[in-house]
Amino acid sequence: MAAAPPPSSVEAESRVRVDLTAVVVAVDAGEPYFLTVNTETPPGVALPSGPLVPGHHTLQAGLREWVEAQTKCRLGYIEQLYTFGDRIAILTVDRDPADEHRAISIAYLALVSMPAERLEAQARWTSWYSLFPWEDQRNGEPEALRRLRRQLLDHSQTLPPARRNSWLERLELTYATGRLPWDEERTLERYELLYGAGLVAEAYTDRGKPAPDLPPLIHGVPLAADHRRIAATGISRLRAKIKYRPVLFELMPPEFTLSQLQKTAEALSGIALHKQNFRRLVEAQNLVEETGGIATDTGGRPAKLMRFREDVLLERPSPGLRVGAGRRMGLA
Amino acid sequence: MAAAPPPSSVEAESRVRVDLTAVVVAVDAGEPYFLTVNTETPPGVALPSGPLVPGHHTLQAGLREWVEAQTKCRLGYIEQLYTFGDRIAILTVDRDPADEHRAISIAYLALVSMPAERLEAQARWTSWYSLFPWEDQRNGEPEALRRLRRQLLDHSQTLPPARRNSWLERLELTYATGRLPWDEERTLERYELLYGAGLVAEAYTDRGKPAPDLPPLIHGVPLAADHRRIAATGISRLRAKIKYRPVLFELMPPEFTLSQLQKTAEALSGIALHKQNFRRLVEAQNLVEETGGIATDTGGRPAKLMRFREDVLLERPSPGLRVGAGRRMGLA
DNA sequence: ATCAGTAATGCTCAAAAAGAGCATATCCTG
DNA sequence: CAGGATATGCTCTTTTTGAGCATTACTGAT
Repeated sequence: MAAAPPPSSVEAESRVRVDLTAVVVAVDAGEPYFLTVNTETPPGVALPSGPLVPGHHTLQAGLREWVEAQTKCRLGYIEQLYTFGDRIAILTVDRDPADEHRAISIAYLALVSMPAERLEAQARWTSWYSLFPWEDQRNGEPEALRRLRRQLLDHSQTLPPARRNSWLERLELTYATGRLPWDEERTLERYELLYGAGLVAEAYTDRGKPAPDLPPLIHGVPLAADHRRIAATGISRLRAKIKYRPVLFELMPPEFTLSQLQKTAEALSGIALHKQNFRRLVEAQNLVEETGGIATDTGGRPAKLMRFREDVLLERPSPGLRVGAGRRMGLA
Repeated sequence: MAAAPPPSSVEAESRVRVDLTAVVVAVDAGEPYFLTVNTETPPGVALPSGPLVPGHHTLQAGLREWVEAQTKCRLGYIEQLYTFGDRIAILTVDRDPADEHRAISIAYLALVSMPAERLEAQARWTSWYSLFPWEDQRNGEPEALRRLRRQLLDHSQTLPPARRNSWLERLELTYATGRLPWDEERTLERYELLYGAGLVAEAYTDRGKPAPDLPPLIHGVPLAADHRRIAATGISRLRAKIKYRPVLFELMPPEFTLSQLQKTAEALSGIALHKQNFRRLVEAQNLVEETGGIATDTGGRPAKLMRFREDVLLERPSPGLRVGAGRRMGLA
């Protein structure tokens, strides 16, 4: 490349530490979980992660190794999520402003079928909604959400009038405070609003400040560093993805009933689905076939057991449970 | 973190070089362009890029600096595209297998309004479709696509029967060789199929081999390293994004006619749109308003001049030209 | 001045998809 | 056998999409 060096940085090129971080998701009995590990210093909970080392042939391979080493969980489906190089995209500055050796972390989303093998002692499954109580709308609006809305509105009062309006608009957009409907995919944006308003502990601890008294539900379980942000990114991505790619099946056991499939979809999206329409959708997509067996432990009429159809490629056209993406519009 | 080191890599953590690469897109007169720079060693064309250095406060800031230094083009809208750490996600191994100091590159997509200032001498605007002739379907199927399909089918004959079937299925999915319709968003997958079939020069030059004789149109303009793959990633992302976010406006001048807007949408998506439906869509979204002026140089009836509505947040609900994404399905 | 050419605009219609419910079928429990 | 709890099948209405036909308003050429 023959180009002038960037004006502000005369130093020679530098090398940085690269961390690989995994958002591993599984669903069990209608509840979504993240795979987490317990850390010692400081004591806490974190997503599985580790530095990229030369021994790793690819980034994904490195990720798999770290996760397996730390949790004994073997990953199936993996996709890249985002590369974090500065702490907050919206409000703040650098992840490590003073440090010459900054670190960037490349986050991945992985899906596994729950009944996996036994985990490493230090590994745990942590419920999504213990970290994000306001994101579970399956039984209507959770109490946590109402409280959050109030506090976010309060916060807007502390803003200079110039910024207040755009902030309120963001609030309406993400938290459905106005006429706009709740959009379950905006998990990350909602988290960032909380962070910006100083309503989550990380907003303080990230900078070494002590966190003030915050409602416990909003605190959630504290995750190391910016791992809650990364987890939120994973939720947003996954909620969007199930609408147009059949990734749901990565989370299911080999055989399942349509109700179980629906429960899984609801667990991830955090909202309740219309049963009959859900079935119509699944059948129309032709993604599953009957195994012949039936499940009699349903409590009611027995359900047919289904399996994912072999010949359906994961990258198929509109497979998923296109719960929002439709056909091709405008474009003729 | 208190975890065992990954089994295969005993070495201490290592630091790697991080490159920032920009896919800068602009549209002029209904043609989409990438911003490129001419390189000296070796002589060729590349996307603007440079290493991350400590002086950069954030990754995006670093990217902006490099692009401005190399091209004098100031970036507006930016979003992260993908982080490449191994050359080919599907088929191959590492980007730099032997080198202890591997490099990863973080690619960004940026949108600018074309009539920008004068560019740096070494900077150019390179047409999308000179790099990807088969991606332009605005006037029906380009000749290049037919040839490509033939060659891809030929290639399938060289595969062992075991892999042939899944390969043919991928072919049908991405190149619409069967009943499935052309999906303009699969640009990256199409490129990867070409790469895997050795139909693109990079598949050889990446490994230091001389490229065999390939049809010139498929070769396209050779871009440095894996920049054509990165560019393809940018096209895929942008083609998907315009369907649900109003990013199109980042590419438009302050005032424009609906026809110009449509031409821009068509340029990016590479397919022709139904004019009346396109208007209906834009109006339904309430994204634009009349400026009062009219354009009389249309050749026919003069067109009203429009502008993007100020109060529409970029992250608005379903703004874009949801040319395929619809309402919220299944999920009740 | 009129006619022809070329777009921009306005509307209509039919097909497909999405949202909601009603009605039935089956199995389990008491 | 009645009651409870689901699984399944179908219907009906409202929207959204896909395609065209018809009209309007300028420019240029006869």
